[in-house]
Amino acid sequence: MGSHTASAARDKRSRRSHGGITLAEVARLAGVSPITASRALNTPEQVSAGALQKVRDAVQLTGYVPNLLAGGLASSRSRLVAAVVPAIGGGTVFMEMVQSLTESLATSGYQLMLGQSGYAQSREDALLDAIIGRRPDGLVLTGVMHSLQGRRRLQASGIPVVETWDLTPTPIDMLVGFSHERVGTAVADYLHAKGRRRLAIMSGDDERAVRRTTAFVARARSHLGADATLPSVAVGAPSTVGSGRRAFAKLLDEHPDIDALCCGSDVMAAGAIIEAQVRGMRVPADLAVIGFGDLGFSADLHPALTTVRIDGTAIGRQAASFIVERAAGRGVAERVVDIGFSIVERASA
Amino acid sequence: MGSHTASAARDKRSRRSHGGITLAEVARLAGVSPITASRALNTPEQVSAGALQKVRDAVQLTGYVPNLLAGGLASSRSRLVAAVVPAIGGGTVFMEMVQSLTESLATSGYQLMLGQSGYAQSREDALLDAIIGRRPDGLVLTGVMHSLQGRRRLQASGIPVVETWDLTPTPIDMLVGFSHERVGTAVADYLHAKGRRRLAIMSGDDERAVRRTTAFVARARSHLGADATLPSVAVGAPSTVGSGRRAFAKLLDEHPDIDALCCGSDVMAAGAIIEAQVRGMRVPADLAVIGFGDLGFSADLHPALTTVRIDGTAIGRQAASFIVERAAGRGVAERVVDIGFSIVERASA
DNA sequence: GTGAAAGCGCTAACAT
DNA sequence: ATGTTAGCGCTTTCAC
Repeated sequence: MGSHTASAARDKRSRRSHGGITLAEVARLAGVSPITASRALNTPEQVSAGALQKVRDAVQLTGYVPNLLAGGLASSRSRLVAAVVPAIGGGTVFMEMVQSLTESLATSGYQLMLGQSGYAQSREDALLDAIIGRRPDGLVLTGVMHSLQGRRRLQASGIPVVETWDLTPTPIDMLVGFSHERVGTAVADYLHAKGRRRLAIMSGDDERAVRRTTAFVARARSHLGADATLPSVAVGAPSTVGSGRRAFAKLLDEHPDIDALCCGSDVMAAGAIIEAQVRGMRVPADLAVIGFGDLGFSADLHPALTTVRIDGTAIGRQAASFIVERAAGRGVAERVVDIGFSIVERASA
Repeated sequence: MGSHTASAARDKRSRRSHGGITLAEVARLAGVSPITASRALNTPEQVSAGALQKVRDAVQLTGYVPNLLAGGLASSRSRLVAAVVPAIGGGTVFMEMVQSLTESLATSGYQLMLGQSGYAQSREDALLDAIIGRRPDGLVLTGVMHSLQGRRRLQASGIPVVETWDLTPTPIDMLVGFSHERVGTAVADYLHAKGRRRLAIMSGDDERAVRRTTAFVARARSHLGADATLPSVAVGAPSTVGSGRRAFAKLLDEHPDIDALCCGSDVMAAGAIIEAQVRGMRVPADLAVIGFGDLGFSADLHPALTTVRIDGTAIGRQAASFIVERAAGRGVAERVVDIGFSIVERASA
């Protein structure tokens, strides 16, 4: 009698149906059951050659495109991965990672959904709802999630999470990043080794940039003495060529004698180089400039920009791999990867 | 007896359930029916204050996040909008639009799903499948869809489509863009009005850039005579500072006497300015340079870059508005918007 | 290799 | 204002 009820329901042409082609129709055309059609599309090796061909013909004929909402609901695998970045604008260091992530995921049949957190942590709750609500098969965060509330919600959701661009002893789940402290230290050492002694810093005001700066200052003081002057300017995110120019102008007005400048991003460094040229300073003769990010234009500036390179492509690839492996049910051997960094020596420093 | 079957099925704790909190559980906790809980979340004005409070308490208590896959399947409104861009990398003119689109959509409760087409039209079919399969409530394309196959599939899908960054007499659905021909013409006029007579062009090789270039050349010839020399270089996408430098170097080696350069993007223009400075040319005294896009850095170059400004923010806002209005069932008054462009006069030309 | 039945979690459609 | 019922289109489960 259950089947009686069900078939009766199926008989009266539903008024909720929106006229799209469904798997059931493809199956009917192919002369097989819906489940066989489903298998022909998802696991063709489980289906006989004859059935396979008939289903494929029917798909071709109808232009059928599977409804992934329905598929995701039934299988609880949405084939969607979410990524959260501070901003989508040009000239941010994260874009290389996003590009790589998109490509790696597409290869495995996943689609990327991009969310903007904004540099201020406002609206984070709404963004998390929008993400969790779609039941993505993975979530990639730029930076680590600090709010306890956010961490709890993500953990409760059961979504595989990859935090990136940082290291932390307490990741939510998986992690691929590098040490910002070590970057600051390495840059201070680099400039010192080049004989620079009157260092200045301009940097973003986000938490990771601050940690690089702090480490830079600490190391510089250990080289130059605890009472060394280390002028610094913090620039609100997002950093731009313009904010770099202005910050450097201000720095120079107050401290005209500096001989090296450590910048929080290549974009700001480009601004500083422009401002220096306008003022008739020679880079690197009068002023060494070092950036962060190794963006696409950095090698083509004049002088070519010495900078800290982060392999965003590798971060994206690794994050994608973590998520795909997890989805496949395979355990991920190492859940934390330190991707490292390198100082790319060019003309500017 | 139908209900008998249904309740029997509901009784045996399903082994497919994945332990997440469902609306049914929230409703039970609140002591109301599932549909009332649903209304409390989606259309609170239809629910009594008492019920509303009880549902909200239950949501708070459980940390319930609605499953949007299920909701989308049931309502055929996915609250998802897809956008296709050639590339996600930094320094492309489209990012301003994407940012604006993301924000406008978020305000209306939609989430953006970003797809990369790549500059080559390969894999377009797979991308369309990935998009159509998720039944987005709208699709924003950068540029117009040319392939007949693609147009047909989109039309058959019934998804509201907004083509952008171009005008065409035959849009698939909705359109917000500007005339690339008029841009080319206007730039030729501008340089001519500034007294420049030995013009050169370097430009991307994508279809829209080619149309700008063609119009530029035609107008320049009408000013200078049909036999005027108009050296030009096409650069494969994506254009970068480096490709701009190299293209300009090549151009200059073959035609050292040019006095104005029209660039297909601000990024290439920045490269040309750098190369000019390296060679000791003065911009704009020896060479006028005009770009395209008015990217974030353009006003802060030295000299500040004269360029063609496209209001990407307006494009994104308009596209979002088109889609949201369509989803609300309201007819969109004007389905085609010419957003125009302007030449921003700065120091470089 | 193939299929019938029973959901996945939600909302539209009709009650009341 | 609230509830009942019947799906949305797919896949899992279990049986053959």
